[in-house]
Amino acid sequence: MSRREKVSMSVIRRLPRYYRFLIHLKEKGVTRISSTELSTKLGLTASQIRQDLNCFGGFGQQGYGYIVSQLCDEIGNILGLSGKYPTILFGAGNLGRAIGTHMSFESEGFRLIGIFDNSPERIGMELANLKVRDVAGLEEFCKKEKPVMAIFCVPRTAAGELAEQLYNLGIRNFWNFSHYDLSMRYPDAIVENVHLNDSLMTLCYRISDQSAK
Amino acid sequence: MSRREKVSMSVIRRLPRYYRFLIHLKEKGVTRISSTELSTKLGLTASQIRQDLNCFGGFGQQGYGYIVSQLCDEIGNILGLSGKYPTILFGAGNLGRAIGTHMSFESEGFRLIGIFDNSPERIGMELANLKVRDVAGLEEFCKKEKPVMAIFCVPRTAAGELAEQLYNLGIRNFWNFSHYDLSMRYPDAIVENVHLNDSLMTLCYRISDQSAK
DNA sequence: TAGATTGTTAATCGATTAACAATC
DNA sequence: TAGATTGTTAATCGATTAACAATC
Repeated sequence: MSRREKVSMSVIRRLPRYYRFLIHLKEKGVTRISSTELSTKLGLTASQIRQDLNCFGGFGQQGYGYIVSQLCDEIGNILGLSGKYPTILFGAGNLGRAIGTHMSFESEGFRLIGIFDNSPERIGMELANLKVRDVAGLEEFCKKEKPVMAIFCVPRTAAGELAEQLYNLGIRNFWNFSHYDLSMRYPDAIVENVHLNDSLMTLCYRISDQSAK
Repeated sequence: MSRREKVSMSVIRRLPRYYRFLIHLKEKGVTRISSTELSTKLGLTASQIRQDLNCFGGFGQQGYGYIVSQLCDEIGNILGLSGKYPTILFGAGNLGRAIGTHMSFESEGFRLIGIFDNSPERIGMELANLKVRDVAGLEEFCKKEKPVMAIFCVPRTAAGELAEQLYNLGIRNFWNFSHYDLSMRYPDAIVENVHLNDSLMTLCYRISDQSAK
């Protein structure tokens, strides 16, 4: 993958969608696709798709289109899905358990190597082929295993202290389900927020707004 | 709340963030705040905050700023959080259980009235003060209880058939955790997608991109 | 009144769409 | 070659930021 200008988040957020759809096409045995076909299937413009892809290189052939399997691999590489970044998860409550088990970490560029909680009834629990550990042993664990990404499935109140500890241990990448504002506090960290409550409120707005018509 | 022009999604997606922060301020006993203060706390520009709020009305006072509790209430109303829309959840797997229990539906404009699954070992399970029902009884349930929103915590493969059934039963609002593309199939539906895998891939890209420097 | 801060208009910036020359 | 479709430049559209008059 060649050196590139900074690509905008709007583009980056569309890449997984392209990737998923191309996997789907590959499974169906489709070998070739044009930007126009892609655009109607995904509800975008052909122009946008070509612009997006050309942020990373010219993957198509004029007059022919794109080779599905090739484009799929290219996007997989761009996304860095072969990274297998060692990752630790915090919080073995309902959400933590869902994230720990539900996600197939092996296929998304991450590898779950540890789960932590601070509640006695959760420590020792089996989850996603791992034993839930006591947060007390975090520092030792990190020095040994060198995780690079942390998932926050803890309440907001617990997140602040935890974040500081992890930041001091050198972790800079976070998948954050808590409402603690990591990126405000640590501007050099890479933070991907999933705020389920916000998502739900947004939906609530749209429903209310619709029915007000 | 007065009649308004169509507000862009960019604005709408910031509203929950404002709302959460104002709740926080209210709890701390702060009574008054200016757009400038808000902007530094939230990492936005003061201009943007004023523009956003003025999509819905002039909630401030020149020379003074905004009254925290009043603005908080206004945004709560705009979001429609008092709606209490009756909602049904599909899928009592890990994610479904997390969503069903973890979210405090009562406070976000929705009210969970039913949980459905099709697997015998889940049907009858207790979850979020509800018994998991057999999908077979869905039609009857809907005709009686008139849910308006459906949450999809089912695999992609199950989503298509389910969506069609629900659409035919008149449901037009979806909180979709599956990778089935609801909005492509039903353009008049209001769909809020939460694609956890996409979120994770986006994070993967950013980490790879960062370390490539 | 003087100072502060909003509401709102104008300027800028960035993202999307359109157009078309290059080329397979 | 003729037809198709890309890669890329130019035009448009929308969102963010800046500026400032209104006014508390």
